[in-house]
Amino acid sequence: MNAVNKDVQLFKNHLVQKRLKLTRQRETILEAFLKTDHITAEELYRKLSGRKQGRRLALATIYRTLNLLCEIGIGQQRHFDDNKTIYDNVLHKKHHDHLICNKCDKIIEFESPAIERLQEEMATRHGFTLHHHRLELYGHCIDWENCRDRQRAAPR
Amino acid sequence: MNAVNKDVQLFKNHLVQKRLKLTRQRETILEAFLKTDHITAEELYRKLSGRKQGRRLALATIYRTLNLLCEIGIGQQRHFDDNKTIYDNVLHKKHHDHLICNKCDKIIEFESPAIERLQEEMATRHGFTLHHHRLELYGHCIDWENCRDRQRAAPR
DNA sequence: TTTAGTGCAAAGACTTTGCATGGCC
DNA sequence: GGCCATGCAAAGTCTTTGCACTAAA
Repeated sequence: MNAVNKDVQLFKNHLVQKRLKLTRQRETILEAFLKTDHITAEELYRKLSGRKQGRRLALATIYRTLNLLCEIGIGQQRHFDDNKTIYDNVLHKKHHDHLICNKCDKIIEFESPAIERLQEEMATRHGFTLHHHRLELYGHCIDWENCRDRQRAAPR
Repeated sequence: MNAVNKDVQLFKNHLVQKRLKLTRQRETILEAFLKTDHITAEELYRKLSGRKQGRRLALATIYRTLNLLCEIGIGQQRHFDDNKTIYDNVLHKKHHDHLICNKCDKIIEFESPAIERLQEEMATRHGFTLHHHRLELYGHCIDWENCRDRQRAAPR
């Protein structure tokens, strides 16, 4: 909770700096976003539309806010095997890669300095200076049969 | 050329097996596809629409044929940072990963058994059985300033 | 002749944009 | 009060699909 409040503060500071406004919608979206590791606009929309409190939130606003978060650096777009854009919460997180279960849609984040080192080496060998990379491992997890709902799993 | 003819033969065999027909359009598309490492439906469409010989080719046909090639295993879909689907020619190629230049859009293919080994290790550690993976390294290449056109580079 | 493929246009999925209205500062 | 953000709907992309017509086998 404390960490989240700090993040909210960070967001507010960014807004002030850029002369943007802190609206009820932005607060709602930010708060929900900070609770996940990664989410799609659609998922966030469904999650926030079902709530009793407060009025409706337009999908367009979700997209706009999510894109704002990306500009600010709190979020980051990703595209896994399908064409949907996944917004990744990268605040206070080190770079990480993903393990994706094809059976239950669970997504696990991991990091491997050893792999990163080899990547740098590979880039250098081809005369490249690296900015970023994406590594996604697809397979199935050992207990996917227990994930009956086949929903994207909750954050670890 | 010889290699390409062999690939065309492979394609024809697949069609016969599946009781599909070899049409002028499919031949045209296959031929063009085999000449590249990776291409989008749109790019292929532009390339084949400009040709004098033969009649027009519908974009839908390109998509259908490209998807057919993927079913057969000659092609493979990928999504890089944007939302466009890139069709990768994987015929007779080992698995490979990509180095992508953000400046000139050049794409270099590489492979690294060392990285793959570490990936397997990572998956095992998280209780996953791996099916496939995607690794993309983004950066800029040493000579991007000479790539004035900023086109996707020709195959190596 | 039969069955599959093509072209075209329409529909679909996902995302962005224009505009009038509403709400922060 | 001024200006930005929102909601809504329309427009935009990229891709797939339905259908009548064409062409392989």
